[in-house]
Amino acid sequence: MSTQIKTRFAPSPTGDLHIGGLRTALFAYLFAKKNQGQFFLRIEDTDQTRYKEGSVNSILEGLKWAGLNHDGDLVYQSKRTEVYQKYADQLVKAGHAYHCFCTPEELAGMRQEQTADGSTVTRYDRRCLALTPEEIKAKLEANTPHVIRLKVPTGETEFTDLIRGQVKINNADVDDQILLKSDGFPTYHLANVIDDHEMGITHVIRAEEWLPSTPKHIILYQMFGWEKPEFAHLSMILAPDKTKLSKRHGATSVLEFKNLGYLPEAVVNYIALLGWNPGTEQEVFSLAELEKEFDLAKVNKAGAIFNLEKLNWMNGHYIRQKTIQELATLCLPYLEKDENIKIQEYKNNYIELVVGLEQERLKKLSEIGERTKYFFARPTVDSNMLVWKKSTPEETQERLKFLLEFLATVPEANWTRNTLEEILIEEIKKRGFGNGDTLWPMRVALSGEEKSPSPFEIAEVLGKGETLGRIKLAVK
RNA sequence: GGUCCCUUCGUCUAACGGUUAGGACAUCAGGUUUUCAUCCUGAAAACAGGGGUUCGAUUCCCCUAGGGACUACCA
Repeated sequence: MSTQIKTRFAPSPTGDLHIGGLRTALFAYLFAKKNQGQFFLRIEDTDQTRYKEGSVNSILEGLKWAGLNHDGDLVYQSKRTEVYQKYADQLVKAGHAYHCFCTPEELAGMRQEQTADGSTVTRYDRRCLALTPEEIKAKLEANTPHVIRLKVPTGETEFTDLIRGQVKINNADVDDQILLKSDGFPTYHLANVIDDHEMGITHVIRAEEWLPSTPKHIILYQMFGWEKPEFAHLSMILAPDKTKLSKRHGATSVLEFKNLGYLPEAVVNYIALLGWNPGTEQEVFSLAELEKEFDLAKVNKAGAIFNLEKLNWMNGHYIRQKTIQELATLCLPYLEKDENIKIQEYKNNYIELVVGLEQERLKKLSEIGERTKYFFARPTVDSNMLVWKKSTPEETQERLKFLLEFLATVPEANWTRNTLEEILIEEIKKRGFGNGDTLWPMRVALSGEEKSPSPFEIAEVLGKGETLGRIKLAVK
């Protein structure tokens, strides 16, 4: 028989959801979905001092944005302290853990002594393990602050990581980990093992940083007599300088990417490819496709550098896949935010036409305002810019006058990009003008920009009246 | 320092001992074109180093170097 696969994402609420966290969540999610399993979410808020207000919401919002819906209820570790205390006591009674009354100062002193002789390892020296039952009882009755430590057995701990293969660690290198802190809260190690067991997690998929402490967790499973889950440790996402991705490298928070105008499908697709290879040359995957194709065995061991260029390309790709209506809806918040644009004065179908013109140029939604500003206000046109590189000011003025006269004769019914292009090109040819010396000034007159969509497209969206108005201004 | 993990083009990666070492992004050069972008074509670009094993190593083993993680009453 096969048990149902269960994975979880277990962030601690100490800040926004980072891109690395999202990838960990994504892989855990994909592995569950691929195997018709379940994906849970657990908030590891056992450190009161590091708790950051609003971060749970940020995490939830980030996951929701990415489309990673979790099964079951959210689990908060802070609400389960009695459970952890109960299990910790159980370990003490069984002789697998012990009370430690050392103060932080004492521990600091101990470490100083240990390193004084040039030695570099600092490990708890188990001085409290020597306490007699009477001494322990007396201290406990006197309410002496204390912690509970894991009594790491001798020997070695070996396990198979789904990504890295066999990993073996000598228990002598494992410190007597604190399981329960003096404030009564558990440490990560204890709470994590207990919760994963109680939630029935079958596969622990987490970041590489946990690899060295996995023996502690395995020892705990053994001491509780629980079956241990499978482990898969994901390599890190690095910055271009190969150091840990952090604030100074730019955006790292998932919500920041959202605000910058990245599409969730692009971000998800991109980070899925960071460390996982599909085994084919396909690169573009929807979340649904990833759920079908994902394979932990094809996850790379090495850390991957986060390359914004490729994300940008992918974002542009997904932007081009949108319908104009979808894209306009996505862009609207950015246009509304732009204080130079009085967006409420424009109709939806005008906005759609404008946005549609930039679809193939847009890399991020946030660029839309700057790129389309001349559709919402007449641009100031630099008269030097009006002159095509192979033309002269005199010729340019002549061409603009021609455009003004000729376009005035075009009936409204023909005022579409295709028809305008057709008849204008034909007329230019007939008169012996060049495309460049005519069309460049027309485009600049309408947009005020060096780079923009074609003059026909702009003219169509602007309408006949406005187009003629702008050309008239340019002639002057 | 110790323990553990990792190492193919600039970047993400493919290759299950025998390939002109493939693809994508980025770069460069062309094409289309009034500009930009899109699109199309092409180019340049990598097996960290040294030993083995083998008829043959990018691929298997060892060593070195480099990078990273961990080494808290943080997760």
